[in-house]
Amino acid sequence: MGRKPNQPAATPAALTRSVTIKDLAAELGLSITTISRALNGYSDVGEKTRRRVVDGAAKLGYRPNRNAQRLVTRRTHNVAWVQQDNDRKFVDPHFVEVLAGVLRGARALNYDLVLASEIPAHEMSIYDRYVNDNSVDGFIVDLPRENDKRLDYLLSAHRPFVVHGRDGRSEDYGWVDIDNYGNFYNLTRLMISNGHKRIAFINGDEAFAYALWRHRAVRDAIADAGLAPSALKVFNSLHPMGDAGYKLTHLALNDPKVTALIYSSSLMAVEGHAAVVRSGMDRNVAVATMDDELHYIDLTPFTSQFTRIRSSLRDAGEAVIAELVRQCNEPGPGRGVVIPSTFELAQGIDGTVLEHPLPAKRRQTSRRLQPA
Amino acid sequence: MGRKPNQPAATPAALTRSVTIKDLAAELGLSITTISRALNGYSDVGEKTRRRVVDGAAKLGYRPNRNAQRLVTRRTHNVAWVQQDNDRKFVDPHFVEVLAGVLRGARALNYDLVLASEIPAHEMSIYDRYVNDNSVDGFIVDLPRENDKRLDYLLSAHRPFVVHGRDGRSEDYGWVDIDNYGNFYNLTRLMISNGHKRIAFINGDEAFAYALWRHRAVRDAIADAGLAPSALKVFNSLHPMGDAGYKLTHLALNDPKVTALIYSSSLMAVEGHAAVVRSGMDRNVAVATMDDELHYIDLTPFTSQFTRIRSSLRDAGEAVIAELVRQCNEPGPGRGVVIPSTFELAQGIDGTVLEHPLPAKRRQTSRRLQPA
DNA sequence: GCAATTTGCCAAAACGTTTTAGTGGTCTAT
DNA sequence: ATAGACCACTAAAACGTTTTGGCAAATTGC
Repeated sequence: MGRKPNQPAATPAALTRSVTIKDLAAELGLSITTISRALNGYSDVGEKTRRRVVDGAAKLGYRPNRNAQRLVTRRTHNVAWVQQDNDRKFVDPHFVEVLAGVLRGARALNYDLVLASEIPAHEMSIYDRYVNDNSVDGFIVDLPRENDKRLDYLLSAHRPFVVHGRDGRSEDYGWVDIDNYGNFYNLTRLMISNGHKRIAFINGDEAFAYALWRHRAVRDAIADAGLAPSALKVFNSLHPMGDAGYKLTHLALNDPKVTALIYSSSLMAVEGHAAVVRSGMDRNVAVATMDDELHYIDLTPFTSQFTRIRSSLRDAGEAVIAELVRQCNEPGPGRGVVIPSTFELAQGIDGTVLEHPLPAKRRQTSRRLQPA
Repeated sequence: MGRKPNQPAATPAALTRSVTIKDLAAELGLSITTISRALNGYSDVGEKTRRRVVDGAAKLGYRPNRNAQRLVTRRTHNVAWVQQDNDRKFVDPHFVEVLAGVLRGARALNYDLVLASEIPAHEMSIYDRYVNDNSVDGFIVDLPRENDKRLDYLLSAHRPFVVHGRDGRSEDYGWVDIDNYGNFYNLTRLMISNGHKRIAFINGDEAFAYALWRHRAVRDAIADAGLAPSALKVFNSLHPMGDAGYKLTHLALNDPKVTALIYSSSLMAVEGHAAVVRSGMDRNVAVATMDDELHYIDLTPFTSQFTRIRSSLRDAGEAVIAELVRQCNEPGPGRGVVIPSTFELAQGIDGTVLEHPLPAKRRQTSRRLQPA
């Protein structure tokens, strides 16, 4: 009868055994097959029998054991999201916003989210574990870099996944993203057509693809307008919070020719506002920013002063889980989803000077975003 | 052979069948029993056989199917954490901080976190689901109210759970908390003994137990020092962020007799600092605050100006998951864990005037926290 | 009225593990 | 020598579902 294991291990939890499909079958005088099929909506169960089963299940409090279901169906209805465990990562309000959207969507779709963290050095091993131990059906990947090894791995493992954001590859895969390039290109063009000749762009960490594409967009818009490269000053904040917004704005305004500020995040824009104010009333600086609709910060005091590219990160989170679940249910490659964004103009800004209408709602493929 | 179900349902995912224990047994010419026991560290497997099994498993890439394991062992190695899905909740940096700790601890203990959200109206139904469908072993509960219905339910369901914070009940249950009452009592006493005669307490939402106990502590310290109840002005912020810190501080300073400010959160203390500064140099106000070691905000510019009760929310998160896993493995009631906190004094503050030494590290039961 | 079809139900296999209850063989002590 | 203990291994049952492949009765078509 087997000696004890060396490690402490598996003390069975003292759970009151719950009611099984067998109990319900016995209670109703039906086979477990019929119970199962009645509950799963098969058409070969009579209507009154189905009602009896449903009522009986409610009465006895029968709930299918999900682990038995998962074992036989090979589908867990779980998806994994792995965060890097470095001190800074978790404090990012953008992450929390996407998370809220993912959870809301997962609830509606009857999926559960397995959230995990791993230190960068072991990051891939946790993907390896989830891929091989059958505990999740798919993956959410956040903040991709330009050629992200997580995507390499998941593509080669043939597992469903959706990236929030995009990396540069041209293969088909699941992603949800705003049109970073198009939006920042148009925004910059707008600034230029409003007469600005020197623009400071306060961007995020360009190790991440989103920041890289935004930089390219701003740069291209400047070039396409016939301005010299020196018309653009780029500043990067490696951390989404802290005093970078203030400091970089202060730095940017050291150049007296700078008349327009573009921010990659409303957090930095708001912090930077203090620096703009403090720089004195002699400066009339135009401010534009990405507005991710962070619940974290109240942007209403600034809405008339900031021109904004507006897009909801919660919506993005919901779209991420929706596409992931779609992939789990339909064979075939992942799809890209562009989250619409709107332009909200600061008072006194005229958006009509653009040659083309502003891209209020616009869909386009990842291919169209490649710079020429 | 069964008609199709009415709902779309279960398209089987096209997964490459993974290697099972049977495959490994066949490869090595051993029984599956031996494989299982070798891998699980039982002592009735010969040493060279065990090595053969371990090597073979590595070579074939064998990973036990977790759902099969969960089915037979009745333990999932999953714990659930349900957040309320109201717009404000997710943006709270305190939550994210605890989350980071929980995830770090879970990783070390080989558990996974299932994170879910639910709108308040349906909040209990999701607990009901997790309790009855065998998808988790236990629960994390955050931000308890005074008589929290979630605890009622989980106690009656006899499921392991750990609360971050405490509610008022006297039964044994798992919780992790700082000594809110003791810390705020001592802090207030310190302020009083440093000569302050009118104190403003800028607290959180007293619908939550932590804020309630802090209020009681401050109030009791005032009374025990022989001051009139009017010596205390309490302000409550219902939201952890936004401009409440500034506004309430401004309000508090309307009373010219107020010379000391106590904050329940460093977020509000930092925001409030602007109001203190703006109120003019004529006011010499002492500031004390809870310091949860939020990575979200950099408190170093203020460390010499704020007296702080310092305690790490990440440590608390790690303790939560540790206690929860302990409960899953050992039968018996949950335990309470007090997270130590330290006092860090602002420059010029003398802590020695207290009758008793400051409670740098101190353990006490929930009973001792009841007010007399 | 009879064959063909449809309807409504079911027994058994399967999913991939762990656990139970052994079984032979090799030591050790007498 | 021999009984008992121990060692190293295993066949079969169990966990709770879904799915497969039927089958008998009821309905339909002619």
